[in-house]
Amino acid sequence: MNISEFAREAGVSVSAVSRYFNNGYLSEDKKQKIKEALERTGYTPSYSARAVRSKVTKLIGVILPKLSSESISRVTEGISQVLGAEGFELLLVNTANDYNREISSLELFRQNRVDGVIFLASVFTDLHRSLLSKMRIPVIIVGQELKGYNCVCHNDEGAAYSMTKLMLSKGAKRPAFIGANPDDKAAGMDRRNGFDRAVKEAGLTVDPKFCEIAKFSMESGYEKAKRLFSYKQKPDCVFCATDNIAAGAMLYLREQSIRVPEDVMIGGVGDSRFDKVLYVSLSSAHLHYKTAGIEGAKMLLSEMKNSSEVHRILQLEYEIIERGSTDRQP
Amino acid sequence: MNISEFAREAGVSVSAVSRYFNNGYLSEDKKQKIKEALERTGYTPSYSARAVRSKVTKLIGVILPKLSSESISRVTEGISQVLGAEGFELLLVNTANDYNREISSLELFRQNRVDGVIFLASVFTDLHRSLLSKMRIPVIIVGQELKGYNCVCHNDEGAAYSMTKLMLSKGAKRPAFIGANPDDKAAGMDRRNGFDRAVKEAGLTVDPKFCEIAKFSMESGYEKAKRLFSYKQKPDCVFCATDNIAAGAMLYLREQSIRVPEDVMIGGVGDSRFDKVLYVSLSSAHLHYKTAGIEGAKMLLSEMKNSSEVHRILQLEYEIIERGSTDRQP
DNA sequence: CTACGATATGAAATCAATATCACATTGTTC
DNA sequence: GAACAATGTGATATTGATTTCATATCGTAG
Repeated sequence: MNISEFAREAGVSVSAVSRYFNNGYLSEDKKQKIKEALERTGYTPSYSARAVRSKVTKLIGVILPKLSSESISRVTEGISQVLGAEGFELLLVNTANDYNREISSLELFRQNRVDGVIFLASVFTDLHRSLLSKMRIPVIIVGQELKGYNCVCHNDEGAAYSMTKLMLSKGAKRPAFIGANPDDKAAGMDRRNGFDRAVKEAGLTVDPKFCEIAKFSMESGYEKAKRLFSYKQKPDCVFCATDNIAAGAMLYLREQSIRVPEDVMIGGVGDSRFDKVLYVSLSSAHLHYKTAGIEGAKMLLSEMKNSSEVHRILQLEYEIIERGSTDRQP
Repeated sequence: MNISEFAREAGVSVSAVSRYFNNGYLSEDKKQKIKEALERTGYTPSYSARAVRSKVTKLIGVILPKLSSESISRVTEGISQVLGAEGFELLLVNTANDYNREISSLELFRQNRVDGVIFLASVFTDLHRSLLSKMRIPVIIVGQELKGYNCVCHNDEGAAYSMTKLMLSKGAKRPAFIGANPDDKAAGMDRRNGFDRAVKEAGLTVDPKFCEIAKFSMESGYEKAKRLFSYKQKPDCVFCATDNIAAGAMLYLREQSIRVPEDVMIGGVGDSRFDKVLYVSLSSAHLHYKTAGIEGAKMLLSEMKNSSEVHRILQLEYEIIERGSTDRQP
């Protein structure tokens, strides 16, 4: 059933029906007629047709590298909460860490498919930048900082610094690092820098072979820990860029009967839900993932209301949660 | 830029442009002209306008109770993988376990907003049933079985039965149960029934106070375990309907220095990623969540191609993964 | 009493696409 | 060489909504 058929059924004009759904001038009499016909027929206007004329889709594009990750689903939960309350639906694209799909999603959204975009990026290439600059709808970047764009990010450097400092303050002298791809500025580069700063500040140096780059998985953390503990001289603390990596590392340590925290301390970032139930509970820098989603969504809403030329970068702070894996006397 | 402006730019007719994007009859000559103009102008057709006329949105509605759950995100990952490859986008609605939002999402999708729906339901009310019967587009239900609809579900009863049987076969005599809301047929009712069947088969009975109903969270598992272990006579094995519940229960047991598996065995369902790194690794019935998403998506695709009157119910099997929490001699 | 703004109305134009239709052109079969 | 199918073409109708526009009504200020 379309609007004209419905208008005839309700005994009003097409314009009246349109006004009913769009807060235009309309007499109480007609409002009543339409309301009754609505219940009788179950008519609902077509979103597509509305979008053609009014350019409003009530859809927000969300681009993310994967779904089955606790941090990402927490961010998405926050986004969904705020935008859902405002009557927006989420058009989700899972790029499976494939740059090409990130690019093609941005292309897709550049058309009149969505009213705004939230981009959970991992790595920025020149192609990303060039495409982002061409976007004619508001875009918010969450989890990364990119100059010239609206971003919500975490203090990754600070979180890594504080977590590492905590372990060094308990007397560790041979710090090791299992990090992420440095092309990922937030999780890769910034957390590495935070680790380095804490080490330097403590007057120590890091043996280059004590630095490993892992994938974002437990399995990879396990493998990298195996490498780190294959040397004669072993590390006495390991900073892991994510809790998944840390959990994998701890799995290896348990298998090898290397004691945590007695022989080696472990610190992570993310404060995953499972951290406290690990065989030794994991100390971790809590990042406000859901808040990032909420703030990103709010930023997008405000940007859609009146797009401003000024670009805001909101950096969320962290919280060090100390648990068993660093529980040593200084 | 719209199709007529672009057609003028390319030096062809509007029809030719439309045919270019829709595999109609078109000479190589014009195809070339359009391809060139496409690169020059960056024109892309409007999805909304296309949807008005052709009734195809290339959108699939996905309704889910929450995002930040490992099982759900694994299902969604599978859905996204299959449908993404076929050029569909996912319109995600996170209902936050709110029945009203489930209903309103179905209402929303009943219009011409999406081409098909995948519904990760938890509970079915009469309102659900009545609304589902009115849907004019294909709907696939994942994770639950509902007669008269296309479903992909798990053998929840069997998984619970086998997991419980495993513990009883190791000599447990006082089994306890921490389950989910029985209105949730799959996770609540079926898993309860499987537990009951195993207990009965072993010639045992369950003390009614040894049966608790938890929410789907670690915190709730913790609370219910506290109750279970507050009685003088304590259980010697606990079957938990989900791994989150099991993890919460184990957290309480560790705090109380109740040994797993010596004093009490624990079994879960779901085989969450963190199961093997718990302080005692958790035995669990592995369910094929991602496969469920994949199969659900495939079923939807086939249903969209040619809707059949016959309704299929695909039940996926489980796998018992034995780990430390049940590691006892019979 | 006129002028004016606020409210109310419906016909018709518009949005950006696809579907239909009538009509060429070419190739193949009898 | 006529008949017919397959391929190719563009003008125009159509899709289902919103927006514009011209116009009507009414209360009130001057």
